[in-house]
Amino acid sequence: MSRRARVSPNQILAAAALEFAQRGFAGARVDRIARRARVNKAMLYYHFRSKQGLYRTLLRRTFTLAAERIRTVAASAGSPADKVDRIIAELADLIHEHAFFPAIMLREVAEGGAHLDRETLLTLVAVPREVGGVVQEGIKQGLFRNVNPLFAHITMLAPIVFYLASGPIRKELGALHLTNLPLSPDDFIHHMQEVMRRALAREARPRPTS
Amino acid sequence: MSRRARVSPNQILAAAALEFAQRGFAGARVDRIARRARVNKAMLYYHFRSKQGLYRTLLRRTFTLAAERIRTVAASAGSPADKVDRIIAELADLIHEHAFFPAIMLREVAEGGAHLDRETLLTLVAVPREVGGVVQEGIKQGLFRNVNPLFAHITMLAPIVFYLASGPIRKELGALHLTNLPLSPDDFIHHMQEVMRRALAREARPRPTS
DNA sequence: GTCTATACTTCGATAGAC
DNA sequence: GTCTATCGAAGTATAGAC
Repeated sequence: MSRRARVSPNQILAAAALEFAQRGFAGARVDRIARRARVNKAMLYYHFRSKQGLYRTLLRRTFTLAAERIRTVAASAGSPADKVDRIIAELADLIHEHAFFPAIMLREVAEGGAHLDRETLLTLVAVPREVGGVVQEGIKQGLFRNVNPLFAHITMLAPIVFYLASGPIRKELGALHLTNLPLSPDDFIHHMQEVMRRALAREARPRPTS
Repeated sequence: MSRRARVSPNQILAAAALEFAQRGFAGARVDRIARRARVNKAMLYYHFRSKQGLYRTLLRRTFTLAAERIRTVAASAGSPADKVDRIIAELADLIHEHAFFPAIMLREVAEGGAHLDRETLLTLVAVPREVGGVVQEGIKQGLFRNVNPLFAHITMLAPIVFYLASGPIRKELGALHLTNLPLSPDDFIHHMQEVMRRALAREARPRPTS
């Protein structure tokens, strides 16, 4: 009765995420993706037209998911400061659920978006747009200082991506006794929440009354 | 009289920096590096043993240079807050002089240090060590809050690298009318100096006297 | 040290049977 | 939809003359 389950494109995408994150577009091997997904290579080409087609599909999904989750926070109730806090936590959750996120993002930035078509770029900009919206909301309400929204976005996103992507290299350094013990990702997230509270606050240091 | 100048390995390294930054280790083509350096491909293999040998030589040079420049600032006179300011400016200068820095760093983090041998890793950790030292100095003197030095280092380094590496992709987004005009790198550096002052300050927001 | 020509390998992609 | 076998391009590396 139970026939073998149909091969789902999702299996392939999951395997591709690992491979592309670990090796980048050029370093990724289609054979390895097929093997990890337990699919025949021809099957992979049947579902996605090419290596590039597979890559773009993966990135579109990834960015779309991230943008949706951030949008949900941005559109929710609460003060702008509160939303920034929750956006940071949401990013951490996203990365926790999809460990391949940070490496893919770092690579795409380094690559200058070489493999991205217009549609994929569109899904990509949705994230900074959402975050920027929250920052502007805070400025308008007089709660944040007049900071550039894109700057604020990069200030919060980059360290999180960087720290969580650098887990492997920190682990290797630890193994060679070149550095201290790694700290928990949670600690870093709390750190970034504190940093952003301070970075955005209207007045960080009350001016002396002279 | 004037015979053709001897091919210097430096020409090759400069070309390799561009190629590796743009395409990553796997995506880089030895032919292209040779052509950009105006050297024969065999010449390249004569000076460096292999593609990997060339890559490692480049990274060692890069990290060593960065660590030396940061060390100079860290060892200079001045308050810790002042040094943090100048380290940020120094990083910006380094990147301005060597545009390939950010992409290479992002890629190595994403790669998990896959192409790095022990010696190269040693030169790599020198940078966080120097920055961490300055932060600890500030904490000891009661000028900074008790922040984790590695966290502080990543908080300042990641956005700079990220912003300066994302120039091409922001430019592309601008061309597609998907985003606003790009801002000057200088503005971003000033932004990060302000952010780090706030992030490290002993007391950012005076507690209400209840 | 420098160059040309080429050996050898890997990999993306497809043809064609079922 | 699924699989096996294989083609053809691209790429690292080297042999060997100068």
